[in-house]
Amino acid sequence: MADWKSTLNLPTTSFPMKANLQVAEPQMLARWDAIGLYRKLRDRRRGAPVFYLHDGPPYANGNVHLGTALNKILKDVVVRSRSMAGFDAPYVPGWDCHGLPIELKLLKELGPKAREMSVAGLRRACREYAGRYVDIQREQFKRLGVLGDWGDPYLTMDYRYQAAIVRALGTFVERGMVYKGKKPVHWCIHCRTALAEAEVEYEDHASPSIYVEFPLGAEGSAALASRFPGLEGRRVSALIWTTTPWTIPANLALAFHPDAVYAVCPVDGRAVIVAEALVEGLSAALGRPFEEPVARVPGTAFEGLKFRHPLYERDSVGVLADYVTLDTGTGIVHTAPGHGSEDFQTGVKYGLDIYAPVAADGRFTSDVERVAGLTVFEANPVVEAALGEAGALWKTESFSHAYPHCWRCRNPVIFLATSQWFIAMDDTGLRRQAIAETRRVRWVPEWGGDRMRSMVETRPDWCISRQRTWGVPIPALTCSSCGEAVLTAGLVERAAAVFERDGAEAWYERPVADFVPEGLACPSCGGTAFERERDILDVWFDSGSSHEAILVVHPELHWPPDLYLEGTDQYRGWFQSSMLVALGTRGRAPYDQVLTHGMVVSEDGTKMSKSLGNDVPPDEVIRKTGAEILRLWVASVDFREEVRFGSEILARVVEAYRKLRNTLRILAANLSDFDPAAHMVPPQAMDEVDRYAMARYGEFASRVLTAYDEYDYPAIFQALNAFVAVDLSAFYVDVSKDRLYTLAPGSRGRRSAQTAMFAIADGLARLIAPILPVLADEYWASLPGEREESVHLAEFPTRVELFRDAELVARWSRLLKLRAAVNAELERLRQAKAIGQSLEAAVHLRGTGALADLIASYRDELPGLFITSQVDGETDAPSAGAEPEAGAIYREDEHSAVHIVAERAAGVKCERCWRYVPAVSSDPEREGVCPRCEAVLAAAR
RNA sequence: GGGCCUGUAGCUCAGCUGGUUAGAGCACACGCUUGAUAAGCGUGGGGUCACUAGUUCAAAUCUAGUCAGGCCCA
Repeated sequence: MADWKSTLNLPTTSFPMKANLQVAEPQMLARWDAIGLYRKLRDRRRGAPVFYLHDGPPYANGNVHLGTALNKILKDVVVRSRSMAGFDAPYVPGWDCHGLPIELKLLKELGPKAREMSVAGLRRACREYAGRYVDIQREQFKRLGVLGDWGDPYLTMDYRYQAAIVRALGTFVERGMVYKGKKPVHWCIHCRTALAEAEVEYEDHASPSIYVEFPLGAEGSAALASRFPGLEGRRVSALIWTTTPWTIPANLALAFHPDAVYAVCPVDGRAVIVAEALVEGLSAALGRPFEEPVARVPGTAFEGLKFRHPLYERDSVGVLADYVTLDTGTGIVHTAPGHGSEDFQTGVKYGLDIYAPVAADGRFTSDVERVAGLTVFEANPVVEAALGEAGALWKTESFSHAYPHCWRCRNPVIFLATSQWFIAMDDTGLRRQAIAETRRVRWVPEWGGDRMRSMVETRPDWCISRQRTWGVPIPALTCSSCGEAVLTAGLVERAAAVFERDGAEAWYERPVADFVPEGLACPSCGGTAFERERDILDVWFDSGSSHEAILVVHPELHWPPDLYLEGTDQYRGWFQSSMLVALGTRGRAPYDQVLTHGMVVSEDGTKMSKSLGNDVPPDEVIRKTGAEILRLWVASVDFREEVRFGSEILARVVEAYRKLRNTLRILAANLSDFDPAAHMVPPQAMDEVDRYAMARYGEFASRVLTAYDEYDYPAIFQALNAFVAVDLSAFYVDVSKDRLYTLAPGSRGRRSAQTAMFAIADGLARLIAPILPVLADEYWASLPGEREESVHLAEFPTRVELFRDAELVARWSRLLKLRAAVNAELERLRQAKAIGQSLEAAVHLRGTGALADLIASYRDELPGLFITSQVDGETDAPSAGAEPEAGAIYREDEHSAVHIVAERAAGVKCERCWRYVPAVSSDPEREGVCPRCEAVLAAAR
């Protein structure tokens, strides 16, 4: 038998079926580096409209985790797709380098040595550490395929950046928005230092637990009695519960819940206020019988009433607070604004003094009667005794609970109001402006605007100072004679100039005189001797200045950036700090659009964390399946909500990648002898099936381009899967094989198919490039024709909508439905072992109505369409309703139907094209070949 | 505990302003193929649209509550 196979135009390509991404990806990355892809792209797009995504700086500590990978990949897809849409889309990555986590890490690493180091020395160690992690993360981000200006990123610890931060602060100072005030922080009286939340460890601790009575003043009693007659003539008092007796001397208020109802119950001759819901329990706990209430009073009635402090000659005012709970205590919360976080908020709200008569060593100041000179813990029993003497102590016992301890010395810590720097939210309308800006910015998803607004509306003044080392110093001075804090625009600029040249370490190493502008005098006492401020700026101020600071390093970028893209956790973080800083420096938001993505959760939808042991490091995924798979996963999920990740999800993504890759491969393999410059067939000369494929491609490409514009990547993923699997692989490629393989290489029919396949392959390479940059570029290189050296320098296909042809598609979708019905019949034969492949079948169609016309007009195409050897069609009404003796009826609508009968094809099999024909050649040279193949072979001679 | 968000087949997603038997791709099952072959094709099964009430002639789609989960805050 002759070897007819060698006379076919079988597909061939160097594009491998197996991706081997572990090898291919690093190679491709190296190639992009070698050709200077990022710079080339910038050059290529110079002068085009700009689209600037401003990178939010990840923290320079630890390895990249899945959440960071999701964020960076999304940004890369956005930037690449904008670039391919013709924009000049620069991407300058950044890192957040200052801050507590790095400082703590070093303190732990250095151990006792840290205490001997100078501030500047410790800072240099932090700088070195941060630099190391910048390098590590940079490599990890590059490995993900993220294209950007990796050679020149922005770092918040850059000298120029540090100067820009200080200058940004200066704009607030200049406008009088920065003030010094008090705020309680965790404080270790043993180490005499402020502690951050991360430095506090909660351990069980036995505290004294006391119930204390605060009598209502005469004025208040009268006011209350006028509304609640049952109180007439009674001595009314409020009962509170606390586990920190030492804070009683600093009590300034009693907090009630605005929605709670309080009962006033006679107990031992007086009337006591407690939450109604707690009366019974308290009566038992205190061992005192509470009589039936003489009045029921809503919490709101107590607002502004003056109670009397049980120990000192002063009032304690009634206030309202939502955090008051009704499951423990009395429903009335003792409030000392200088010694509690919530107390502070309430104090600020009601304009109370932030009173904290306790020094850094934890001792009461000398002006506090009874406890002066005692430490707070020593004061506990003294306060209890005094309350007992005053007849205000109802009960005391020991109470065990989780209590904050210093991570270093293990001693219990306290809340202590300390001096801090603030940016005022309301004095100069910052809050109002911010709210107005949230209405102008476009938030994706839309509810982001509401979320942002409600946060801005309720947030307190911005506390911008931290008592730490690794950060940008607040360039303020303290008057040596009167202690007044001084912060002026001149001071700020002076420091900025130094930082710019020598870095912020200079603040700690230079003589203070270097920072004092000529002629500066204390505004309070006129003194001219100063000491430097030791506080640093909140690191959120650092990163919040990035839109400004980046311009110092990259003056080519414009302001404002177009887009911010971060996780939803940044509404309170970076989105807000950036907004506030920008309002200070420029009076508007630093972005026009904010896109947010959800957090990565595990496959069952629960939190992913290292401590739970269900986190997956991205490099593990990269090692196993490649970064392209991770990128395709990112594109496949609806990132606006939390996104799930797990082994099954990953397996599905791998499947999609494989299907895509193989389909791309078969297209390329059929184009191995195709030269677009010479072989393209004009549309009017193309086979209709090829024009149909082009029309479907046009629909697909339009959809994808729209989706890129709308950041709707899951739509792209779904459309891509469907187009590749259904339109191309299962239909177009399958039905085109006969023409491609068996016709003469240069025949019109074959070139027609190749023309369509070439356009589709070329378009697919461009369309997938932002998501799968390695696959796209590898594929790009395997396609024929003149092209850019990288698909990433090219643009998306243009005018794809011109390929669309709704009329053609509608007609063919009818043919495809008919094809599905035929396939069902063929399957019956196959299951009955009557046939194997579909070419062994013949199909008889008896149509009626519109279907009969359709069949008649596509008579010649149908065998190819069905991939059967024979199809005959006749117009004849199929017996309406009655079951046919054989085959099946496919009904398009009530007027048109077709009776389908499939059977084993008659005739003989052509050994070359495998179709069954009436007769094959007996010519010894062409034995077993059908007439059509014979002609092809003859022409090839 | 509060603010915001989410809950459609095993997985990832569609289902517009409420309207016929809820769709797609993948996975799965059963065949076919061996001229895309560590590939390809065909057929098929699979969902009480988280749950419960309600509005409506009609709800996956609107309202309320419950449960489960996420982010931020307390």
